[in-house]
Formats: sequence, C-alpha cells, structure tokens
Amino acid sequence: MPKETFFNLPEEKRQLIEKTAITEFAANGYDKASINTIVNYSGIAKGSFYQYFADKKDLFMHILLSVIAQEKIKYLSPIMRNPGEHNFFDLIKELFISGLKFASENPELEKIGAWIINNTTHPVYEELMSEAGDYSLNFYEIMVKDAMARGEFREGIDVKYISHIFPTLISGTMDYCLKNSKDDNQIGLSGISDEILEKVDLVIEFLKNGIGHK
Amino acid sequence: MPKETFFNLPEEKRQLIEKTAITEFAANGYDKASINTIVNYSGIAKGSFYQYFADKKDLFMHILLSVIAQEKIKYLSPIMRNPGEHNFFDLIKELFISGLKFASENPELEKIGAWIINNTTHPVYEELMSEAGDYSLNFYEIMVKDAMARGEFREGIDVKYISHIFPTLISGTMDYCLKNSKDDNQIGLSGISDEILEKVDLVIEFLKNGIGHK
DNA sequence: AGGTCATATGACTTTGAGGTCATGTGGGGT
DNA sequence: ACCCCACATGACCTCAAAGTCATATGACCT
Repeated sequence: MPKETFFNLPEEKRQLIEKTAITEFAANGYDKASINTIVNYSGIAKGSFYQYFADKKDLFMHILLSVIAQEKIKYLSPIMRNPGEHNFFDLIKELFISGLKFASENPELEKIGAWIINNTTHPVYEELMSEAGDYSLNFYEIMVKDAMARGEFREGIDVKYISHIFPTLISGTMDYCLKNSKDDNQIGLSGISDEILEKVDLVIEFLKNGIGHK
Repeated sequence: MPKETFFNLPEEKRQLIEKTAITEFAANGYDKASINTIVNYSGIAKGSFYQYFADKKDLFMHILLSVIAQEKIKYLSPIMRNPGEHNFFDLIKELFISGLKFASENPELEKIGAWIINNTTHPVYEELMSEAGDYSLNFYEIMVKDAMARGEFREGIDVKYISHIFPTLISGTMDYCLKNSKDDNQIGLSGISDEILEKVDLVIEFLKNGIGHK
C-alpha cells in the first residue's frame, strides 16, 4: 500500500504519477520498467517517489489492485453480477465482450494485465495472489466447475484442463480480436464494433463445438 | 553465430558452457540471465566468453538454433515428415506426443522455448524470426490452412484465429499435461506415460468437438 | 516573528549488468 | 632456442538500476 503522503497529494498530481507509471509498466513489464523514467515523466524528484511508495513493488501493486481492478469492475455487465442465473456460454460471451471493451478502451491497462498472466512464476504474481485471493484464476475454475455440475458440457470434459487453459485462451483471443481489426473497428455507442462481435460469436462457437465436423 | 574459437574448444568444455547457459536461460529468461553467472559456473573467465561469442544474443541464438532446434527435430515422429498424407487431427496428436516427450525429457529446453512464445515482442524474437524464417508460427498456419482447404473443419471456422491461438494453446496444454502428472508419470519405453496419452486424447477431442453437447 | 512539521529534493550509495583490453601462457613450427 | 599466434585471463570500464538521506522549503499555528 502506498504511504499516506501519496493520498494527501492533489488529485491531479496523483493521477499524473499513476498515468506515467501505467505507461511505463505497459511498455516494459515490471522488471524493465524504470523508476527513474517514471519520476522524470511525472516531474517529481526521486526522493519524493519514496515518500509516496515503499518501493517499486508497492507502486505496481497499487496500479494493479486500486487502478486496474477498480476500472475493470466498471465493465462487468449486469449479467455477470448474478452468474448463477445464466448458462456458461452466455456468461463467457459477456465476459469476452466486457473484456474486449475494457481492452480496447484501456490498452495500457490490458497490457499490464496480460503481462501478469504470462508471468505467473514471477514473485509479484505470487504476492498478488496472496493479497487478492487469486481473483481471476479461481473465477474461471469456479465457472467451469459450476457449468460442469449443471451438465452444460459433454461427458468426459477435463474440468481442470479447461480452467487451466482458459486464462491464456481468453488473453490470446482478445489479442487476436483487437489486433486484426485495429483499422476499421469503429467503437460505437455500444462501445464495440460489429466486426468484433462476430469474432466473439465464432470463438464461442469454437468453444462449444470445436473445429471438427459435428 | 559463435566465433571459430568456440568450435575449436574441446567438446567437453563446449558442452559445459552450453549446459550452463541453458540452465541460466531456462531459469531466468533472456534479459535476467547473467553472463557472469554463466562464466562462473562454466569455470571460464569473462574475457574467454567474449572470445567465443560476440555478445549475449549470440550465445542465446546459438542455444536456440543449434541446440534446441537440433534436439527437437530428433523427436519429430516419422508421421510428421510427410504431413500431406495424414489428416489434421492425427498430425496434431503426433505433434503433441512428440512435443510432450521432448518437454518431459528436456524441461530446460522446453522452458526456453516457452519463454520465446510468451515474448513475441522481444527484440530477440524478431531476430530469431528473421534468421530462422519463423519456423513455428508459419508451420501452424500452413497446417491449419491446408486442413481447411481439404475440408477437414466445419464451415465458418476462422483460420486466422485458430492459427493465432495455436502456439499458446499448445504451450498451455503441455504445461498442464506435465504439471498435473509430475509424480506418477512413468516414462516407459515409449517415452511417455499412458496417463499423459489419455490427456492428449481429451485435448484432441476438445479441439474437434469443443466442450458443448453435440 | 519564530518554530514546527509534513513534504520536496537531487546528489549519493550500492549493486550488478554487459562488454573491453592489456597482458599472460603454452604448444608447434623453423 | 626462438618466435609466433591462438587462446586465457581478470581487472577494469561504462551504464543504469533501486533505494537512501541530509538538507531545503513552505504552510500553518502560537
């Protein structure tokens, strides 16, 4: 947790520091991100940084837990609030849509999130899991298990396997959806283009029925 | 490419350097791997290292192209040599089996390979692709396109999407197969346990038919 | 006006990275 | 016996990182 001094800062300055840090972490990941760069672009002195944060990890955790997580929650559609009432594939579809909307509107935050998923052996990941109660990995496993228990899947599906690959699968899918439609995805009022919506349907279809003939 | 002096070294010494480097890269990835550590554990002087290699990247490339790639080729089953004669899912199954055999017998090499897949934006990845003609990514795309052209998939499958997620999907799947059977997978004469073989079949089933009801 | 206390500051320390280079050494040819 | 040349060596260089600390500043209270 950041020190009190950080929260006593005028909001403008606080947000500038956060914004700069996000850019730096998104561009370089955790290890290669530089405190020097952050303080320079924030227009604060190195010493001031350590008045606000205990260390680099402290800042990173704050970005993850208090900025990214808070922002991401805003994108969760109402359908996700009571997951018990909907079937698995509808939930996944909503998850994709809200995730894609979040990613296309907050590409830097998304990149930091992707970094974590790809660095599950990194010490900061361990710390995040112990502080946040692995909110994401458990989330999928619970969803998959529930759906399995309710008989939404075929017989013989390996629940552990599906929940194991889900995070990377989703992250890879988002990558694809965003990368292959950078030029012509017009973010409308709904916040997401029809082209991307079509892709989501194709991905759900793949999950449901695979790629083979029925 | 390493310098001539490296290849003039007695084989024992050369292999020790390679082995040490592999351990270091597998444990820390490229950036955090330390030349100092490598030379210390290899019992050579820092200066000697730079008599053998132009720089860190030179060593890493050598490990990738001349050690890992060469070793991996040994595991490709005969069925992979003429891919035109077999159907997509059989090919994928063989790919998994040879990949898993390789991974379980060469965990460090596998880890380095996984690092690359997860770091496609890293400069060394670019260099690898330009030197090796992106042997892996193209490989999947070609396989998927061929299979599509031969009508092995349902209508409406997004070829680009499937080939985009394939590398990460395979890498994640291998992870799972190896992680969840560390204790009791007896590597027999066939080189791979029945338990893992069963998992492979489940994964292929997932690819073919998804997780939904038929 | 003086004093106090939270905050701001940047020079400084330590650490370890990748990479260099003058010098040492030892086997083979004349 | 000499030299030569390929190779070996580790002290040394530069650079940039994370983190520290003595000192300066300035708003507010008495």
